[in-house]
Parts: sequence; C-alpha cells; structure tokens
Amino acid sequence: MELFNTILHLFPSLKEASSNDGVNILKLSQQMTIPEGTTVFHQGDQCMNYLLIISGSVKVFTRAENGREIVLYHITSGGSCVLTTSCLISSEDYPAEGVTETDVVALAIPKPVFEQYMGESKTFRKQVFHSYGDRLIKLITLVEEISFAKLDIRLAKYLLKNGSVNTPIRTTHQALATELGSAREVISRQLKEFENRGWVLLNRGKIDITNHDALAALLP
Amino acid sequence: MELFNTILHLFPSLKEASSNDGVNILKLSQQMTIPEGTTVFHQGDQCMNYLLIISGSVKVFTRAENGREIVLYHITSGGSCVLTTSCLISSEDYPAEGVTETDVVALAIPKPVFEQYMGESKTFRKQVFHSYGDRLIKLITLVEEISFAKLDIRLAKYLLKNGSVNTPIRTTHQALATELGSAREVISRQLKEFENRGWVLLNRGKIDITNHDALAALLP
DNA sequence: CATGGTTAAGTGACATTATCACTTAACGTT
DNA sequence: AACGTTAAGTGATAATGTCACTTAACCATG
Repeated sequence: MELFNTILHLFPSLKEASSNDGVNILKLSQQMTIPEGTTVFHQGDQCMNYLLIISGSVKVFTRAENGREIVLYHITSGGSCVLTTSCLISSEDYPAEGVTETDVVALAIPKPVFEQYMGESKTFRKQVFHSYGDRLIKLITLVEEISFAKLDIRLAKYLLKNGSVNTPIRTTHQALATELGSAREVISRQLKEFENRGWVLLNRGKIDITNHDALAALLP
Repeated sequence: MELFNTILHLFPSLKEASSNDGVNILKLSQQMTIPEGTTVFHQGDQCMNYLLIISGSVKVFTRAENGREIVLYHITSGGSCVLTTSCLISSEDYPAEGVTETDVVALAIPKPVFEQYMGESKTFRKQVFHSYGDRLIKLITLVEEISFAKLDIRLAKYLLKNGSVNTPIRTTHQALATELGSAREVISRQLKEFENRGWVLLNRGKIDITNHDALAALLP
C-alpha cells in the first residue's frame, strides 16, 4: 500500500496515534483528490475537518473589496491547514480563501477524531502545534517584508527562489503582484528594469533569469 | 485569596487542570510582576515558559534594520503569549520582540508543566488553541490592512477605537506610526490634515477628537 | 524664573509605490 | 487569416515613505 506509507512518512505522528489504542486514524479519515483551481475554503466559511496535504499545493490569500489580493502562504505536501484547525476549535469564520494551485491529494480528519487524537498523542499534538507556529512565523515575516522591504528586493528574492538560470519561472505579472501584495503595473515596471539591466529575459508568461549573481547581490 | 480567584476567572481552563489529579498548576507556576517598559522577549531568544497575562498589556512588534517598527498585536489581561508557546513547541527563535506597555502581572508556566496539562486537559488545550487562532486571525487582518487599507482610514479607525470626544488619546505621533506601520512624518501630516478639517485638536502628546462623526464617516 | 537639555512635532524636497485609464502585443481558436 | 481573450506596457497622477533638517514644548535645575 504505497499511499499509506507515503502518508505515514509525511505525518509520522499518525503512526503513534494509529497504534495507540488500535483504532486507525487513517480509517476514520477521508482521503480526497482535488483538481487544480478548486476553492477549498472561502472567506466566511465554517469547516468540520482537519486537512492534511499529501501532495500538491494550496494557496491561501485574502482579497480586498477592490479585487486586489495578497498571498498569505502556501500549504504544500506534509503541511496542514491551521486556519481550518483554528476554526475547528474556535468556530470563527475564515478570514481568508484557499485555492488549490495544482491537483491536490489530501486527508480530511473529522473534527471528533481530530480532537480525540489531540488528547491521546503527544506527537500528534506536537505536529499540529508546529504547523501553527510555522504559520505564525510566516505571517510575521510577511508583515515585516510588506512593511519594510523594498519591492525590487522582494521581487529578486522571489525570482531566485522560484527559478534559476536554466529553469524559467512560468507565471504572469498579475500572479506575481498577488504573491507579493503589489500591483501588476508595478511588477511589470520593476521586471522591465531588471530586463534593461540584463538580469532577466521577459516573455509572455515566462521569466528567464540571465544573471543570477546580480539579482542575488540585491538581497540583504 | 483574591489573586487566585482572579486568575481562575481569567483562565477557567486552569480550574479543570488544577483539580484533575490533585496537582495544582498554579503552585507549579511562577507569578511575576513586571514593570512598564521591560523587554519580555527579544528577537532571537529562546524561552522556557508559557506566559499568561493577568493584568496589564504587552506590545509585540518587529523591528527593521533601519529602526522602523510595526506592532503585530497586544496581549492584554486574559491573553497568553503564543509566540512563546510556538517556540516552546518548535524551539524556533522568536521573530519578534515583546515589551510591557504598563506594569504587568503574569503567570509563567514552566515548559514541562505546560506540556503535561496540554495532554490532560481538553479545556486547557482549547484555550491555548483559541489564543493561537486569535493571533492568526489578528495577523491576517493586519496583513490585509497594511496592504489594502489607506492610511487615513486606518488612522481614523485607530483614533475612534482609542479615544472619543471627551477622552483624548495620549500618545506620540511616533508611537502611532509604529502602531500602524507607517512613518512619523506621514502620521503628522495626516493628523494635521484632520486638524485642518476640524476633526481633531492636536497638542504635544495628546489628540482630542472634536468631530467623531466625520472620522467615522471615513470608515468603510 | 530663566536656561538648557530632551523629546515631540513640523517642513520641504525627493524617491518609491499604487492607481487609473487606457493601448499594444501575444496566443489560441475557428 | 481574423477575432476574441489574456498578458503586458504606458503616461499621468495620487499616496506614502525617506532624508535632513528646523521649530516648538516640556522638564529639571540653578
């Protein structure tokens, strides 16, 4: 059973939880496959499951009235949706939206099962808490970056993180703007500036990095 | 024992935790009084306690290299420091600083005691989770505001929240800038603009609201 | 109560980023 | 090859941030 092992490998805490009292947490949970572009949760939703991502990626973001968006973070393989958890516990509404960026395989643990294992397994608890801590730190870092870091630096950082000299980045300026919490025009101009300096090569939907070191020199 | 009851009233989960197996979580924790202006934790610290605030207020913020600061949130009576918790669990370093804004009375629960009660008491767990959820939601809201909301609106909101027509706000423009993640000069100019419109009255270290409704009309 | 140090607030010039209202270009379809 | 769609470019203008100061208020102390 390949998938079974993959899951236990990604979420080792489930191993302990499973064997604890002979009940298999995996049997009580529902495995689901979600196609790319699906809205997993909405601003204002309620939710009844704790979601573990087995493969693929979910983009979590908020939207302003005027339509502008900003990505809060991504949940990838091995991650869990703490917003879901947070709402599981506190029954508050989501302050954000989640959309799958790729096809996603996930495990949905029902609320009662989740709560039971939170009490029983220290390892499971630790993992859940760790996800929380991670998100908090990511969000704090995001606040820092938005308020302090200049856009050219944040853009360079993103480019270097998501591409390299021979692996171009396939995305639109609009998506980049959303990712960095800026406006498309601003991103376009900044990229054009990078292109003028010979650091990148721009094409519709594609950005080639041509001078890695120059971009890297921008970072603090 | 007045304080004892205050604590149990603020943190009802401790009641259950205390009586659970006869061990009193309060006895194992240390109550401390911290004067105003004390740095409770630093960027880069480790920590060994879970902190509950009994009275007073702690300001949590990050600082950029150039010295600019932005307040992430405040922890007040009945709140707990989840950053501490997060680092308790994941042993990561703090990405922020905490400074007392007033004299603070707090309860420090040592790491092992905290972990024990996390396993034993569902109520305690719930309260800890709730704090986490609260912070997440606060941080997400902050990200939203920083990236989408205009400064005049955020400023008006702050003024209305912290003062009224006959209770002036006692703070400096610098503190306001930190609170809103902006620069002092920008705040000064915006306030001056409000004053020109007859909405507020400015004095060194004091802001009087003279037209509540006009300010309120600015909010969405 | 005058003086000087300290902290708060004001100012002008300039840089960066956001917004608006478009135009131009690339792509896929038929 | 023409057309609709989506991506990217552009110029003007507004909002915000930064820098290098100046001015004003407050407080302590002689």
